Amino acid sequence: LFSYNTMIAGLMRYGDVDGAKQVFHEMRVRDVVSWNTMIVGYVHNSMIDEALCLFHQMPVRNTISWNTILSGLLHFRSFDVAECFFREMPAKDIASWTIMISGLMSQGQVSEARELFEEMPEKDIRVWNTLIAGYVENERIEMAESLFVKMPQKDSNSWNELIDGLVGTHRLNDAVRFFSEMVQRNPRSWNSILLGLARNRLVKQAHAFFEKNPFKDIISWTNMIVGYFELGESEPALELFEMAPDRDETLWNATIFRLGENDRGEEGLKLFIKMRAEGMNPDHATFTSVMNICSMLPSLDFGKQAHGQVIKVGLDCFVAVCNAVITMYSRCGSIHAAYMVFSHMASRDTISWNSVICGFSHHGNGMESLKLFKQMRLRDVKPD
RNA sequence: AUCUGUCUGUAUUCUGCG
Repeated sequence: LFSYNTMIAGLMRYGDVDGAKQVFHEMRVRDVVSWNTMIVGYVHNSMIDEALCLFHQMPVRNTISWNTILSGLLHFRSFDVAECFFREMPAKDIASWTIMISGLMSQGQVSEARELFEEMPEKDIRVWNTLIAGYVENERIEMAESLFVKMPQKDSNSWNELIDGLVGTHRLNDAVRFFSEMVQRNPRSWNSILLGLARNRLVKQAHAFFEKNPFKDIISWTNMIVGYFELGESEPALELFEMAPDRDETLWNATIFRLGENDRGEEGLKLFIKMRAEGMNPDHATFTSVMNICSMLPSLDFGKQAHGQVIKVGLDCFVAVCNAVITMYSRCGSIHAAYMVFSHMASRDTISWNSVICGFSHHGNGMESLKLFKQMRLRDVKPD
């Protein structure tokens, strides 16, 4: 039982939902953990319907089952549905409240979240951290600070969240001050400081921290590289890129994109080719960057070729990728190709509409733009 | 590492400021 459950969890984490399902069905006995593991897996793979289906089928449910569904509803359904569910839960623990508070916070309902927090029968350090993170998310850093002072115990997450908030509001001196006072600095603490400095044009200071950082990881490298690029210092950025002990997709993507931003689009495309040669799998962010470069150069040939690859690897299910493809075609002079992509998209967001509308108007076709704008308002898309 | 809650790096449209 234990090893079956472990297998399911592993497969789900890897994204192999079908494999997990198969193992689950092969099991002769299942416990509540098996069921929960499946539900969690479905939620993590954005399959809320399947999660709900299993939830209703399972013979015994515990608080973890309920909490998992609650969190799934918040992420993939409306807040109101989740709230009903929360009210109807037979038993709630601290995690249930925490999930709701986090949901309210991400909706911007800061005072409602606070009320719920005050109503809680008991609290732990994680719900305090959740509240702090919520204030930070909603740019209420002064509230985060006062909570931080008030909370009965703090862990490194509490410190890190506060530091993130200070960084996010550009209070770098305060961020560094808290960082220095911190006892349990972990990789994330260092990276938050690096991010704060490097992305606010203080790359030199960031570099000093980078050198001192005992936990230099790939995120640290990425922060430094992007920081240099943002100052227009491509050379040190590229040197760091070459020196980095590991390169993951994000680092490749960041470097490719930033080369484009620094008017070195051809080199960006070369790097994209190298990325594939080195066996990395370009992802949706890679292709949005590549398309962006092709739009700027412009290079219809490369763009077309990359579009072919997008389709081949199935990344055209990402709205952002298709949006970038639309812009690529339209800036490369093929407004019709752009429109074809737009009209074949399974789902569109505001940016899709904006991209194709702007495309037509840049081509001097104001009539078509207006027509699309009218259509847009007939759909349930809000113009911005 | 058998199951739930907070947490760091990259990307797509337009506009404005630089």
